[in-house]
Amino acid sequence: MRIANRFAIAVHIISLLETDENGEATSEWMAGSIGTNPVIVRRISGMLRRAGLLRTRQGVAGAEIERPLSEITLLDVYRAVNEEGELFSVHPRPNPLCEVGANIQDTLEEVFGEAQEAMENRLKGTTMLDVVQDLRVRAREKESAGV
Amino acid sequence: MRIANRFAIAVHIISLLETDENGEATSEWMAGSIGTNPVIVRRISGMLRRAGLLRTRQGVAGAEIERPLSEITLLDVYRAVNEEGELFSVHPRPNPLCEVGANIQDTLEEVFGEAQEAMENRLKGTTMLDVVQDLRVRAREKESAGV
DNA sequence: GCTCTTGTAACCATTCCAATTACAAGAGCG
DNA sequence: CGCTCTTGTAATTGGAATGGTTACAAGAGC
Repeated sequence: MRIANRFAIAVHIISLLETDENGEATSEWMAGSIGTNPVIVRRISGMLRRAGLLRTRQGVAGAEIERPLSEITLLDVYRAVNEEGELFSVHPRPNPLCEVGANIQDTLEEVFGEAQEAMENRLKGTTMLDVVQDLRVRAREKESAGV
Repeated sequence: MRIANRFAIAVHIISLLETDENGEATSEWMAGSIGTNPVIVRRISGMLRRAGLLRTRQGVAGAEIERPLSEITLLDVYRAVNEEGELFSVHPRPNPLCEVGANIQDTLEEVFGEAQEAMENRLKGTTMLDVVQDLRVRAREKESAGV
């Protein structure tokens, strides 16, 4: 089971908006860079807007990023496109008459919660500014490697 | 998107086998404690067997745990029931002619890999022995609370 | 041989997701 | 105003993963 493509696409969208200066980043154009459908871009942009990360206007191409990139962490983006809070799930109906079944949910929720927290803390440690800078470094490396 | 119930069920199965002494842990009985179907138990037991965590014999109830519980981490169990290695997925066809599209996969794979690693390291830090002991502590607490 | 059990295939229903079509509505320009 | 481009969103489709279930072959042991 995997985290949906939406997360990566959302990061891609914000990265594209950052380098867009003239409001030329239409959903169609972004879809071309991402390799998907314009409706997917608009749908995910809507999630980012509802999470307070973007401001969009119907009928107007492009979007404004609501916060400095250094204040948008990957965890913010992750949560914007994953309404489901729990990464792990525990079977819902263990038998309360069995010593294991009666306690397994509490035991697992604790350690599962900590594992999810570890993952989220790592995401929190990277901002969209880091991502955009890394993209530029990689682009420069390719260029100097002679392409 | 969530990690399948299988992971929690697998932990549950091993916990039940640990307290089973007389080979009475049939898949039917375990299914009763878990709140699922005997076939699910056998299917997940098979994954644990193929991962080298259990030894089962067709026709014989119960299973032997192949290693001391202190040497089975939750990461071992997690990997046994999740053949899919990558937690995060990146959209597969970004446009190589776009500076963002050309580099986003590498950028994301790096940070996504680290986030997954953080989660897995937390799972690695808990063994099945910890789980079983925690289950016993919780059972004792409930008992002394007067049930 | 009889019965219990496991291992596994096959099938179904549900859920989640990406892709797509369709269309209402806003923006801006002539 | 009318035309065109764009966004926002609903609806539908197809595919994949998952859990549940039935069915049955085969091993174990009395």
